[in-house]
Amino acid sequence: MANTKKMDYVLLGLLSHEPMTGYEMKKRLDSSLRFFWGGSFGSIYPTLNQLEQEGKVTKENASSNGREKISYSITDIGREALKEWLKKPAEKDEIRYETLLKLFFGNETGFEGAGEHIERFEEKCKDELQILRMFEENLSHYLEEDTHKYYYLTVQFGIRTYESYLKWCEEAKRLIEEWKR
Amino acid sequence: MANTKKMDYVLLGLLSHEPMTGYEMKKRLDSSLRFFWGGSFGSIYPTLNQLEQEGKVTKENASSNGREKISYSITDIGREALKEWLKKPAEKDEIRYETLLKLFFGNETGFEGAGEHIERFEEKCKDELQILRMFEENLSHYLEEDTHKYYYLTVQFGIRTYESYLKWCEEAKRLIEEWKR
DNA sequence: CGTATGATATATCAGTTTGATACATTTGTC
DNA sequence: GACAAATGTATCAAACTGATATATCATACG
Repeated sequence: MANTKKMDYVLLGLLSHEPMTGYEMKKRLDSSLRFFWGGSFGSIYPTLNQLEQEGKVTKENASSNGREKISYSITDIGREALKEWLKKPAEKDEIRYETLLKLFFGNETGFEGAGEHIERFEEKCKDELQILRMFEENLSHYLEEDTHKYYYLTVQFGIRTYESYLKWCEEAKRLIEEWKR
Repeated sequence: MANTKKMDYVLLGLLSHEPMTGYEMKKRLDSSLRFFWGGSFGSIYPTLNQLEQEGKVTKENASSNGREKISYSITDIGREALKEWLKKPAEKDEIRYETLLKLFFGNETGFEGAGEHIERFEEKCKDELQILRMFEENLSHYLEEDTHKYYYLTVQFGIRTYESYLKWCEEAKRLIEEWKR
């Protein structure tokens, strides 16, 4: 199988911004990248060790007192590998929405159940949208920096997307009410 | 770990509509469900065997002549399990867009590269939107049937989503042009 | 009539990722 | 001083993907 492993490039990408620990990478995945990509410790730490073996990152012991802490930095080899991957077309863009799955099979539980799923989804979207608008507000002050421009584009993507989800929720709820009668 | 396996319910859901083969299930995943869920043979066939062991589906030999063919049907136990799962709130809704990942790390390759990724994404979205509009058109003739109503809602979701993606593409391209200067 | 291509159909496997868990220390707060 | 929350690394079973293997049937083309 061709190299389909994505975690390599996610971590190299994060390290292309600045050196950091595995724990910090997880935090980035859970904040800045959360709207379009995820990742767990179970793949972060093993991948970092593999990247070091390949000479794409270097470790540096950054322990303070008793707490173990390892700071990773990207090497020239790592940056080259990242750039090559970035130049290639994206292979896969996919969504995996359990809400839609449950909606699709909604016939088993009826309009009532479907409506509840949509309302829960709506609440979640509102929350996410609020977070994204905060990101947008914060970012708008630092748009001179190039790195932030790319970040800004992805935030805009998220905002547009969630706004359209909310519109769909309205429409779907209206249709369901109509069908109930 | 709590039961996080989703394939069970995807297959039970498909069989709740009508009996079919594993191959047919794959086709449904690649057509009707493609916009919000996926699945591969590597998880379909083993899961079907497991579901049979659990008494949630029954096998029926439907071979014609030399070609092996197994038709699966959902049992009462299976339908009960499906209903219970459908009643529970959706656990996870996520997108995984390699395009956005490459865009986020765009600083390494610059505005030129970022623009190319967006344009490729735009083309893909236009294609998908066209397929979805075909689905919408076809479905609109059969909306009396309840099963189709739920399907229709997911198609509407897809259409709204891709339309907003295309709007974002326009905006992103405009911003990039502005930043280039 | 032969043959090439694509669709139908089941099955397995290595590689990738998740979600859970374990363990230990540091920081903040009441 | 005690307790909770955050920081930090690490591993593992279970789930899933993408590739591959194998075989038959339908069809179109010369």
